[in-house]
Amino acid sequence: MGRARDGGEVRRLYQDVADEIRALIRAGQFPPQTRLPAERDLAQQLNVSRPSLREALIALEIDGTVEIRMGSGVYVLEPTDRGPTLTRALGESPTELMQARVAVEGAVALLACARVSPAFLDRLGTVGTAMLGAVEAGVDPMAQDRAFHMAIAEQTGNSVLSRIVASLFDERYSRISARLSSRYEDRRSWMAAAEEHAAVLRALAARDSLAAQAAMTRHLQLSAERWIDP
Amino acid sequence: MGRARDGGEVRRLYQDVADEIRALIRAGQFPPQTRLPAERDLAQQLNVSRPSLREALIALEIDGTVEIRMGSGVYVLEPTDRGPTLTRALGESPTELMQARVAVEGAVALLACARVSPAFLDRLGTVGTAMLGAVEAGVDPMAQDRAFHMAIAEQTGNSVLSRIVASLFDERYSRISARLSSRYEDRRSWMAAAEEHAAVLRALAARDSLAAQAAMTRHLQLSAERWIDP
DNA sequence: GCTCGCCATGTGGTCTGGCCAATACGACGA
DNA sequence: TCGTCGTATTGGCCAGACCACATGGCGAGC
Repeated sequence: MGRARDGGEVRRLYQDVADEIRALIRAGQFPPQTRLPAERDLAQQLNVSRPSLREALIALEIDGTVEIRMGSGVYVLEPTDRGPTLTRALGESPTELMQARVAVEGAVALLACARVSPAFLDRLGTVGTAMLGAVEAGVDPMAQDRAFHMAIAEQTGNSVLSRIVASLFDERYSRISARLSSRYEDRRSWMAAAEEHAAVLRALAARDSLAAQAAMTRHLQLSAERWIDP
Repeated sequence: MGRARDGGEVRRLYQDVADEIRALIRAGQFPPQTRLPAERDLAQQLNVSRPSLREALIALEIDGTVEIRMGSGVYVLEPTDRGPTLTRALGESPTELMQARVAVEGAVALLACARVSPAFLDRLGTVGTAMLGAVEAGVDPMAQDRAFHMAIAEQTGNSVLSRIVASLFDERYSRISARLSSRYEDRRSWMAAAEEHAAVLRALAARDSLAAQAAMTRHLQLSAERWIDP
């Protein structure tokens, strides 16, 4: 079949199809929670073969737009499903990594809250200031970002959790930085991250463990959207 | 064709293939910058069809592991370390290990609950029965215990979390088993563990994510007391 | 001898059509 | 009324084929 591939586009078909489906979802044609047409029907509707449609669905599955349930159907997920109930999503590495961080560091924030001390809050505040300074100076604030997360992990007093948090952080950075390091004007992204850090700090200072967990998961979910999605 | 799907995995084939290729790359079989075999050859080598191999390559392309050049080939990206496999560290006490498991697997149970399927519940039930059988037969039920926790971790669809759960479990067992495996009155302990597993299963079957999390954390806390404290 | 353009070959891109396995749901019987 | 079983529907996977694009070698032309 093939679709109207005008001029010199080199994009692959599955990318076009994935974009098309995203557009349909955004346009409200397939609201969240609903099931979209069967693969065979949807492929016909979009004028592509089922394999190409499947490749597009896998891409959508990886970025969390859609959930595929074997034998049941393909379901639209909430774009930014929020709440203490962590979002479900599957897929491969970057998304999985960030989802794992959401799960682990949420619990870590909960534990750390029980051991908050003035010195600890002080340290977090210092790290936050340093991070803002780095952003202002146009320097990569990754080191301060890492220090923030590690400080909280270490405050749990559990070296196993510290190790996991460190490992997940480093893994993410090593995988994503190569792709995105060229676009260094992400100043706004870093500012947003710093503000979310501040929210975590406020919750910890208030000794509100649930709020701390929520703030941390929110921060990491937003981070995932910033770094992975667009 | 199909591949040797051992214990009854429910993950999709493309995910397994993608992991396999990642492993080959990590193992140095396909160094960065090099081209990996043609799709047709690689599919044959991995014992899958070309469409499935293509789905895996798309996943790898999305997460930045690989670059696909039309008409040329598939190339390995990213010379830097891929996935520092959170291996052990020293100075970690068994108590810390179990606390980390409480935090991580509690969150994992929460996530898994959103993806409960009849087949999954069935599998968990089978594992539970096998565990009871092993206890009755006087055999070490560790394998069934591990299978139970891994099944839940894998149900999240997140291979990063699966990896963490697996490594924490193995680490615990390797440290503790030597000391305690001799004592044979552990039968009561294992029976208690099996009952706690059943409680987790019930919560999952009821799709009650908070109850599942609570049951899992309770199980691991009681496990810690059984194996470490007394 | 050097350069340029053509084309054979290999590679990914896509399609058709099929069968299998898991799920969902309604009809049926206890 | 409730559980059980069959069947329609759905996704999962495969085999083979053809097309479009990149590449590199080879020969014609300079």
